[in-house]
Amino acid sequence: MQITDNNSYLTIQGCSPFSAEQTFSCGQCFRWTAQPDGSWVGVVRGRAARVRDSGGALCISSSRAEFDALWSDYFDCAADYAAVCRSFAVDDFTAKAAAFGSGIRILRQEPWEALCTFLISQCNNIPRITAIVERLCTGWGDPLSFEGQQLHAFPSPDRLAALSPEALAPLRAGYRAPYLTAAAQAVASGKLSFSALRKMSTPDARRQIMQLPGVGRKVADCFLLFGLHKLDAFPVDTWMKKAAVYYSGDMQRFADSPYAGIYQQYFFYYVRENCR
DNA sequence: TGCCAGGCCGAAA
DNA sequence: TTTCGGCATGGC
Repeated sequence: MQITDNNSYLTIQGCSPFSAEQTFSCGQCFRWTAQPDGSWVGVVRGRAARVRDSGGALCISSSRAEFDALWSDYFDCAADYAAVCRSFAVDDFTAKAAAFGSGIRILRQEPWEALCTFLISQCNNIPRITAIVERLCTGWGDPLSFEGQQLHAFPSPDRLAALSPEALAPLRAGYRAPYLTAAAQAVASGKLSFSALRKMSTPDARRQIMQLPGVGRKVADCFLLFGLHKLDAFPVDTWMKKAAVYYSGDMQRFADSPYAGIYQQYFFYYVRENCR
């Protein structure tokens, strides 16, 4: 990984190919906003940044110290996604899917944020998920200033645990609001520990997180993959079933891979964009 | 107006 | 074990 610094704008070579558009809009996260100039602005762990891609390299408005402490981990810069992508392309369909989504990196998101966003995601669509998450952050997240605009951090479990589902009515999240409250109370009370889940095997962590109301297999696996970076979690959901319609190969082959989660994201993104 | 959106839950068969 | 209706909300 090679880093060049131009006036606190870092260019990261070596974790390529990186596509901001693919990484932020492939359905794994909901807090990056496309800007008119082609860059993306987002808030992670209470820190904001502007990101763009240039020739397959990741470019980010950050100090070197902040990059080392936060962004390098968040973008999973040490991992070789190009190799994973190559290993996925075993036939015509998977080759197309891999080529189409080759700029995706699986972000190391905050587990709490990932849990909430995928609780909200159930039986929902991406624009509306994004809008609900935005209202959640604007309503209860700590404000922060970035390039003259006011942004908001993701609200803490403690903050949400103190709210009733009725107080969350402005979210317009419908029946999902009580799920958020229950998850917040589980985390705030210490009954649910993300650090403990990290140490567990994927099946054990899945069983544990599915104890929460509103967390079924699909939400659980998205949480494991995007929140805990357990890459072998493989959400068997309607989108995967839809992908299976187009891909007649052996899905189990990919589900059993240590990179199953990355593979499912290639499937998901490709099918969503090309197989309507 | 009806259907669908990266589901989950509980009841019934 | 599988199937099915209900659950809020909003866009098309």
